[in-house]
Amino acid sequence: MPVSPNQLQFTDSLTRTKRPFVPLVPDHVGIYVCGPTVYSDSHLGHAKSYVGFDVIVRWLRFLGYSVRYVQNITDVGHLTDDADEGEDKLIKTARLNQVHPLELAERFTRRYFRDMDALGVQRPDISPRASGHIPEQIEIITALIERGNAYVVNGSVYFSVASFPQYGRLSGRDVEDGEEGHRVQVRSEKRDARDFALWKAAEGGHILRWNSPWGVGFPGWHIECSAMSSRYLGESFDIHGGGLDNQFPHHECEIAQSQAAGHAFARCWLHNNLVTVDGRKMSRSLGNFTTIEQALSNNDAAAVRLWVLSTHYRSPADYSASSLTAVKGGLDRLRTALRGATEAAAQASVAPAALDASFLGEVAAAEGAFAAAMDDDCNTPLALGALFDMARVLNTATAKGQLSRGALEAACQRMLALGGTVLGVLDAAATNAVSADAAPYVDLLVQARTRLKNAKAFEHADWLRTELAARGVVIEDTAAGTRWRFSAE
RNA sequence: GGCGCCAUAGCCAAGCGGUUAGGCAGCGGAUUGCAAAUCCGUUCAGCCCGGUUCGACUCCGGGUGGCGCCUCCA
Repeated sequence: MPVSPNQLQFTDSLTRTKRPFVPLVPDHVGIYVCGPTVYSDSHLGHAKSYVGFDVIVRWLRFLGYSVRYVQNITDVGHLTDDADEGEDKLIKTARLNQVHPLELAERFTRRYFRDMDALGVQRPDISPRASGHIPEQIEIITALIERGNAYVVNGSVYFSVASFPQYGRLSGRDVEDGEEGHRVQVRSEKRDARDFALWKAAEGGHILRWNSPWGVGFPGWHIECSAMSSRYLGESFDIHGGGLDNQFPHHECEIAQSQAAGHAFARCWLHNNLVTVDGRKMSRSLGNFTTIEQALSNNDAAAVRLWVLSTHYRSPADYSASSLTAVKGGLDRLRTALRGATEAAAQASVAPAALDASFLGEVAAAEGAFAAAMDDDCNTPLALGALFDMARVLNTATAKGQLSRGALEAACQRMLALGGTVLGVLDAAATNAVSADAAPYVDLLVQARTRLKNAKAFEHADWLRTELAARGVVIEDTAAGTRWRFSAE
């Protein structure tokens, strides 16, 4: 049962406007997001992109939509430099590692999912591989040739940009006639410098190759997304997402191919902004990246998610160790509030209390603010503000201790729904994963400290507390006794 | 060179033509054996120059600075 489906708005890159989201089929959403080219490890840039779309999908589902989320895996056709002249990225890397290209692809596909799982990114419903959809790609290319939008040269097929006047609309560039005074014209078999490859004839030693009506070869990079999106979502579907750096040429080419082939294609385009380091784009080619594996080796996954969601998906996020540290304090705050209220609920009376109504009213207000923020182009930074408001409401209520169990439990459930189900930064345990192994030993040390404290041996008790703090264990003496927790990592 | 985006307090980051964003950090108070956590209070804003307006951080114009795309990249 949708909460407020009519309020949901997205900023559509194609029209450059924010407008209400209206799905093609009521209560159903088809979304396609450009996935990774699997030739190396994923980094924080991928984390921002896929956590961002993860939360968009989670929000759609939270609103009650039935979502089909398709995200491709690119394992063929992605060339190293010029879109039509370079070497296939996978083949190149595989050659250097002396493995089969698809062996390399399989390895990094698994690592990609491993990293995304660790980040709490819910898997797409369908993860189609480009190499597994060659017939679908050939089908579209054939149609484009028949319609006069593509031509064959020496066993390769190129899309004729001149045949598609709308080319350039998405990326907002005027490509009427070649004003490429600066670009050095590479010797090419293309009729027009703007044309791009749909199919490339395979050279002698090319490992990834398939038969086609035009000879042995392999598909171009862009065509996979046109083929696989229509296969699983239909010729027209609701949302197409991807990184801002794919807006041109990749998405521009997708539109040209699909629409020239007669497909209505994506109704709304969402573009995720980039992660920067010292103001510069984080990328594989610049080498200034932190892999997700590295980031998670010394940071809580929830902290990385919270870091991502602290910036709007359309804004760039500058990465630094200190920016991540600052987020951890906030994560601790959210966890403390949820944990405190959960504990308070367990001890509260079952009978309704006088303050319940106003308390639940404040919770509902925060929840409403959260929903309004998410409905407004998935504004997670603003939504987080509402979640922090809710944390304060819970903290205040917990301190007063004059609420019924039912009211407190309801509030905890709401906070878990928003912070957990939607954002994926909170869970019922409200702590981090490493606690399970160390817990018995920390318990013992905390009990030892309590005995010292009871014996008024404060110097020794404080020493123990300090030493535990240095190891990430925070001790809190409360009226109900001493408790402890791990600070966010 | 072309196209586009952004400039908010010590740091990060939102909304909004007039009403506290929020988080982290700092300061004061309550609380505590001392802390921690929490609550209350509080310091610190809107790159520069014009314009519109009763009123602009918010709209418009012009600067300046930064970034992205125009090869590959989420």
